[in-house]
Amino acid sequence: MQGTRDFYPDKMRWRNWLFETCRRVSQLYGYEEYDGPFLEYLDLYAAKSGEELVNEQTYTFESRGGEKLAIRPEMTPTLARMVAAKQNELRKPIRWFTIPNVWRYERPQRGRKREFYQYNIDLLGVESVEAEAEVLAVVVEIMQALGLGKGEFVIRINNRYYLEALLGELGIDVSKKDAVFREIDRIEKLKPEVFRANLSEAGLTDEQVNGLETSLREKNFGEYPALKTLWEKFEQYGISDYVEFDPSIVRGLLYYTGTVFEVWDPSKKFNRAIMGGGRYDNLVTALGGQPLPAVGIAFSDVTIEEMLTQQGKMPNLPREIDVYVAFYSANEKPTAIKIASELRQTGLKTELNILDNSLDKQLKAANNSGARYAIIVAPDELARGEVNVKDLQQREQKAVKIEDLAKILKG
RNA sequence: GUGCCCAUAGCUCAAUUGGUUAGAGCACUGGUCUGUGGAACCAGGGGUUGUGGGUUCAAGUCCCAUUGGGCACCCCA
Repeated sequence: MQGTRDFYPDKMRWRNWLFETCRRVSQLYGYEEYDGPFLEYLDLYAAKSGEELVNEQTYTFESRGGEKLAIRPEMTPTLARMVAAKQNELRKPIRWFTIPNVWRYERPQRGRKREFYQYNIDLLGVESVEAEAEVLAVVVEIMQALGLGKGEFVIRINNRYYLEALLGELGIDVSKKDAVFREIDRIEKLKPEVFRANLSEAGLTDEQVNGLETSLREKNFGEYPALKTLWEKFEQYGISDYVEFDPSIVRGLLYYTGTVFEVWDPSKKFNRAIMGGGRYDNLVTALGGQPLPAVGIAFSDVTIEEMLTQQGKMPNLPREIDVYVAFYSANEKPTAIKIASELRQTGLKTELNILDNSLDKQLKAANNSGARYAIIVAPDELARGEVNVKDLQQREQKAVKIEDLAKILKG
């Protein structure tokens, strides 16, 4: 089906590697994994996600009972719903992460599918921007663990309140905010004259357009308190090299308040955000909870794969097992089965030859299995209570007592 | 949802521009090697050219539809 993928074992190894890396780093910071249902009531998204996301990109249908349901297009509303439902009994601050599959009805292209896996990390219950700093520190560490270092990704950060203040200083009326934000969000894609023309059309004076353009190009937040504090925290967390202030970052989701951020490939070979996130202090309230400030960020397996591919950083992850058990003839097979069972009991990943083919073929199969060692059960050695152990990398072989086998294989 | 580009063996690509039976490298299988794997040599399997129609004496090649992939919008991870 369009925009979906089959994960054959070769690809599944990569996905597992990615997920395990995300889990490991998240847990290092005390974050706990959660999950929710694949389906939600459509109403959950209707209020607060982006209009286009809900109306045009969400898979919706009616259940047999006539309820309007949606396949989750994102995870944050589910998270907010879950938190609101048990708000009083949850230990705070809430540090959670998840890696759900989500669906969006869009035209697929590079870095964009219809079904994808989305790592989400969220920190709820912290009002100060220290929350932003910690969440981004986790993100930086995940990127590093995936093989991306300094200069290979950049987190671009803005604050919507800062942007609103800027509009205020320029005397731009609040009623024009949405239209102006929209143009600001696209400034990098637009030619300067188009940007200016669009703003004029939105009702800005030439003076306001010039002032806005100058401020956006300056990339300097001055003394704006929330951003100043945030940068101090970046320093303390040691991630200053990975962040940059960019007043043109706005983002489309309606629920963001204050800080917003996106992760980009600095080489721009991949010309879309790899990750996106920000602060959403009102979402839990909107879903019936008590006020609870929150920060979160998400990325998908699809965009990360594209990023790693562009940077030549896709890892080589060959199939790996410990032992391949081969045998000389059908007479030795029962013994081979027994030996394989014993090896598995000791925790060694053991693949047993299950066909009745020649030793020649078996060793070839052993080589292709990814096994470090091959065990060869053969009559002469068996008579002495031994089997041959072949190191498939060193190409060396020696006979060892069967009872010593596991110990020797475990090094 | 709009516009455009692409589709040949498992993979990467050929096919004298509409003309015999669609080829090559790599990969795969078997053999040279009857108690031992990555080399070399030899041989072999594998395709209704994404799918379905149409034009033509003749279609991988031209036309239409459809499916999938990509690019630009839109949006976004």
